[in-house]
Amino acid sequence: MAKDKKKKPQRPKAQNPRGFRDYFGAEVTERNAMLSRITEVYHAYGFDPLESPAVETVEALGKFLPDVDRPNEGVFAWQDDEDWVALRYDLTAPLARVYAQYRNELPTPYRRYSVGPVWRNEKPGPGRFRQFYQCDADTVGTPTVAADAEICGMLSDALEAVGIECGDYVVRVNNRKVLNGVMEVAGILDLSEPERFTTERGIVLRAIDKLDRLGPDGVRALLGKGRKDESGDYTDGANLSDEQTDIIMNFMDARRDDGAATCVRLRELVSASEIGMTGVLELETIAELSEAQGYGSDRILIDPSVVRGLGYYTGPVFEAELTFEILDEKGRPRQFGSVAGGGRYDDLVKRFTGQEVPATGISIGVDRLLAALREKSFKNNSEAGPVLVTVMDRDRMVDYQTIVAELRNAGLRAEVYLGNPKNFGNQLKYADTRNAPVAVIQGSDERDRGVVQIKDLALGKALAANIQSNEEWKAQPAQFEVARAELVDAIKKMIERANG
RNA sequence: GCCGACGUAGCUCAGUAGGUUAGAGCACUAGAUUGUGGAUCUAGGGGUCCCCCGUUCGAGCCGGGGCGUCGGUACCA
Repeated sequence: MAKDKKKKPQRPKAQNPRGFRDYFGAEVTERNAMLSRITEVYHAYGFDPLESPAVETVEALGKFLPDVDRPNEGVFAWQDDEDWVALRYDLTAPLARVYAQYRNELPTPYRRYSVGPVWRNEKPGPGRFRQFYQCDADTVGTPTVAADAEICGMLSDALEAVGIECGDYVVRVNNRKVLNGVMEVAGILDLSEPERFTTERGIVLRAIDKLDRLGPDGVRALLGKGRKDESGDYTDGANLSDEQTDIIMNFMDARRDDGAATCVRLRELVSASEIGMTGVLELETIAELSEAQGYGSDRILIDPSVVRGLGYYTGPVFEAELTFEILDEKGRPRQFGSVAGGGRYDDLVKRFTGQEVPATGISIGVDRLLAALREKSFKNNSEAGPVLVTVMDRDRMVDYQTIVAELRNAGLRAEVYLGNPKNFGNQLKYADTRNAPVAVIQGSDERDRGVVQIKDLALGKALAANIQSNEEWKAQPAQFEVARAELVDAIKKMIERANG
């Protein structure tokens, strides 16, 4: 083909790198509003804000050492002189570093919250990005279960503070020690040989975590021989015997009507295991404390089927789940599922100091929670636009800029039209696309008479709902005239009325 | 990682037994109409038809390979 007819410049593709996305207008303001409500709750519980850099040394992040072959596995890492550094992949590892570094100056227990983006160098999936927000609160330096119970209560408060009502969510609590007890009873945990059966335990953990998605039969398959999914992919199972599988399945099914009854059932299941009994005791304490603070089982629920997939938890684990259903675009019911998770991890700081530092905390999945809120509030993501000051005479920009400055000084969001003012209609079209509530118009005629025209665009739009023909539309100006001096007050009133 | 669908303008998509200069709607820009918003008219800009190799006189279309997007599944500090 004769492609050489005209030499064309190679244009850069206007596209973000895979796994990263852009956030516009309301997406950003809504998220900010949500985060500030959550952090207010954290703050009220006595937690201090902490802002640490987005970049940490790879050494401090742990686990992923600068392997020459694949230094970027999991994280975005690069070499800074001799040292390897990386973007943080969560907010917990930086906390461990900060606590170890400043342990002499920080109070113990140290309670802090942290909000910000984190990065993971992984293949992005549906709804999963390589940059996303986390909103964490952790208590470092105390082993008391009261700290865990407090985190659960605080999570409950935070969810209600952002507008999720009691009954539309539940904080489910379990304890890894109970699970370990069950595995001990099932014969896949031997405390004298902790390394044995690590693979099996990992599979069991992840299998239980998938209960809601795969159902009991799917989990049973994963505990036994393994499972083949619809796409033909095969997942290895833990190869447990039927008896062992039953023990695990009984455990997942141990939930009763209230925390006390569930704990009674758990005692039966793990009575042969010391660590299991310790775990049950902790669960009972959490249930008791929660109850005493007014969080009934409609808010905080002991649920043995919660395990969290991750391996580093050592005690209580929590998960907040939204329970209301949403119909997707095809009318099928869909659940939002987990929006926050956390638990106790007692070994993170040890890497730095050599001392055991128990810690417990929670991480809220900001983007998921935001999506849920948006669905629930009927996607009102049409943010109010600015007041638009139109340009009738292009050599009177000074006048228009004066008006806009007055509006801004009065606390109103406002802008002057900066496009080509030649076609006045285009200015109002622009106001429409900006979702502007009001347009201000002043031509030479109005200027001479010391007045301005105020056009109520929101009202006009509302009136237009019943309008069929273009003539009728034109006949409803939804517009009035005020003295120039009263401009700001008039608009202020209009906007207040519209909001109110 | 594995399975599947898809890849043509900024967006949504047409297209053809392989055949000149690849189209539409929306969006954008500019002019008709010298001061009034949703569907007035006209014109214009904008494309390596995902990339490479092959078949062919000729490939957006056919074949092979690759990359990417989306969905499912696995993994996830």
